[in-house]
Amino acid sequence: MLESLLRTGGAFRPILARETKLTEASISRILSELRKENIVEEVRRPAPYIGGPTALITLSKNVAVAGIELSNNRLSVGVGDLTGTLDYVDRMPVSGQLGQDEFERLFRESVVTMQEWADRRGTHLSQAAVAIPGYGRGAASNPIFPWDMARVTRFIEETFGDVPVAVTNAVVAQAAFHRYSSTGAYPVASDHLFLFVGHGVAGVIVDETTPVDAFSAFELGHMVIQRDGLACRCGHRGCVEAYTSLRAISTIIGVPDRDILNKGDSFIEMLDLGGGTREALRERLFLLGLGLGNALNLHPLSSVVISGWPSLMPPEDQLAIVDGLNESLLGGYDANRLVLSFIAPSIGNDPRAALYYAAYCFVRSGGLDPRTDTQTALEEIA
Amino acid sequence: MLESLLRTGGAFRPILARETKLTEASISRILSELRKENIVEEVRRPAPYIGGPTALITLSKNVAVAGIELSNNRLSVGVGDLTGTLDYVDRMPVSGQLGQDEFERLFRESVVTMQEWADRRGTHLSQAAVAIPGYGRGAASNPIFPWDMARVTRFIEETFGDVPVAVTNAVVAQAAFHRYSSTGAYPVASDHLFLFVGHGVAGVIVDETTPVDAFSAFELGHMVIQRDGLACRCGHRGCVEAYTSLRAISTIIGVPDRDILNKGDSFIEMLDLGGGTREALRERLFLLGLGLGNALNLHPLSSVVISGWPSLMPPEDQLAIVDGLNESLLGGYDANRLVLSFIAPSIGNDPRAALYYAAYCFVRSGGLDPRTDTQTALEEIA
DNA sequence: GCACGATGATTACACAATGTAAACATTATC
DNA sequence: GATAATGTTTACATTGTGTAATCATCGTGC
Repeated sequence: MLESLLRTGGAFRPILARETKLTEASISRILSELRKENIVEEVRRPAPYIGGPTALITLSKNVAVAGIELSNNRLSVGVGDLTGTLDYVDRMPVSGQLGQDEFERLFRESVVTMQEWADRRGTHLSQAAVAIPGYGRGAASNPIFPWDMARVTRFIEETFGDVPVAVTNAVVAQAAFHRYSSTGAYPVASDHLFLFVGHGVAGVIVDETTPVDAFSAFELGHMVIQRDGLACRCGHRGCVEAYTSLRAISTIIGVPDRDILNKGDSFIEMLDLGGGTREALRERLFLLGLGLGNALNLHPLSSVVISGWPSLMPPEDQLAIVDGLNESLLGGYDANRLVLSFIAPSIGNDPRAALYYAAYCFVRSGGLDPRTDTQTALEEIA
Repeated sequence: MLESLLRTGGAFRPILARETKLTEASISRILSELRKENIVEEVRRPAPYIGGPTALITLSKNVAVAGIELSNNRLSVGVGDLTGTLDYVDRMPVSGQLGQDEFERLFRESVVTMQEWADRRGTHLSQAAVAIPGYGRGAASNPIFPWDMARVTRFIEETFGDVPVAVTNAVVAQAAFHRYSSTGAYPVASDHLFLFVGHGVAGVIVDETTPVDAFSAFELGHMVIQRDGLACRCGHRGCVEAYTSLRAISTIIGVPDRDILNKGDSFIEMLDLGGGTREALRERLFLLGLGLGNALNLHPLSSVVISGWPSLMPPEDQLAIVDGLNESLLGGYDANRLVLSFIAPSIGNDPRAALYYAAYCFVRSGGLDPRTDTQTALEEIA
């Protein structure tokens, strides 16, 4: 119910009432509760119209949450408040072949450093979130970090001790951040697939009616689209990722994979250097479209938002995705039935997504004391 | 809440209380309501243990629902009660190339005949359900019947007039019937994918926490697994269906597609006739496994139930599916992580699945009068 | 500078759904 | 036929919500 506050980053009461489908009376009661617990604040504002509302409701800056993001390059730790302010950041480089023990050592170290900072400031963490690429349900093996995910989860929870912590897939956090954080400028508002093409190729089905923490990753990267095709790090052949990941295209454009996304606009200029470079990349986009069409056949959606290197490509090249869709999507690509949008990859924003996700989890738990929460979780398991 | 009654086909109160996570007090109150409306009945039974419950709660036989199933071969209409009894059945042969106008004519005729029967018996229909292969969300084109699905839905609703009617995908109805109807003998109890390989290849993710009427079809059939592969009726090439549908294998075993599933046990005997027949079918099962693995990468599940011709194959041949999974499923096939089961295709059971689905929809609406229901539906749309 | 109108915010009250706990009912066994 | 064990119902308290009345706030216009 106060999820919408997090989404909008502050709203007037009538708007809240509409969003939550509650009466203003209920809003009033709930807000007075939340004010007591210092979770929301009211700022006086001149009314936007005659007789209009006077107080803008925002989430409190007194609640501190932590976000930790693991990527191919680094482990980022951040502490901030519910409004998105980042008060503490710590980034440590990590290797792509990070082992589980090494990860645990680094992670514990980072968390301890962060806790010390928090203690010095007298800040109490209300929630933490950890975003890991490829993290998935159950003990399903992670193609990126071949770890025992149950052990990772247990380890993370122990490391945080009393602080409630949520572990999620990096792409889920990223999608939630893009879609629901108040940065605006997100291309679609309805249910859609958010697809990120980076070191892996993963997406999330962003369903407006489902709470963000129920989202689960949509691992498109390891769909086999070419029998006996290129070898993939997962051990199979012909996966989407083997053709379209940063590593796969880095050999085409001759730029180390970790630098590609940083190039931003200069990316396009690089393309025309090599003779068949653009053509080769178009072929890769075609394959991405083919896999995407397959995925959409399984799970029909009318909108897809793509982030990652394909969103840096010139629009005429992005059309190669459409060609791929035309070979797999039932009924072919039809602009009336499917909207394709692109959003620039967010570089150096880590660990904002995890932080946002932590804020979301905190807000969703309703700001109750951790004890109650754990109990609910236990009941769900039982 | 009384969904569980439909699932179990009758239960004692303590069991209901556990299933619905309500107190026995609440159960008591709710049951007294439902008894007033003649939706449930209580039958005296000897207590199963000392001090045990004495009255078995069952759904009333006074509520009549209708189910209509369209398949490649025929249109089946049935009327029955909530306990699964089928009081009226009417089956009409249809052609596989049924046009939309022709369908509407046949459908209207069947419904009128059924209504006349109901009127003669003084039966009032409380709910109807129509199951159509390939029926899907939105106006997504149906690869089996290339109709305007919005128009079909509208037509069906108009034909039934006052009777609330639900239109759904045939495989959804089938999965719900197999899984939740009290026939028992369903191989798994947890979340899983029910996959039916018939004229099409479609599945449903049977999620225990989701209401059956929110299930949506998982169209595996048109995943392209072979670029420039066999032509499929959908217009693309290399779809799973082009390799594994009844039509596809009918050319291998030399039996008309509509007869294959009827063969039952004699199916195996036919296999050894032709020299490479079994080998060819194993190749097809391999491709099914490949596509299935791709689907499970997108949507991880620990259990899959397969129905259709593959479930008639000898177990050693079914292993070809595992070979396919090993080439696409992340981490390969592992019996600890994925349970594959087979269930015999239900032939001649139509329109039991649609009837069950109708019962489900009725029960889910809580037996309220249709007016209230429509309003709720309208609100959900808005 | 002050009354007015429009809207927002709060509060009292009614109502519905549920859990708790106590009272009451049923049945097999001794 | 008393007893023990369990099932069933009822009274009461609690919670969350909507309705509607009341109070508050602000821009406008005289």
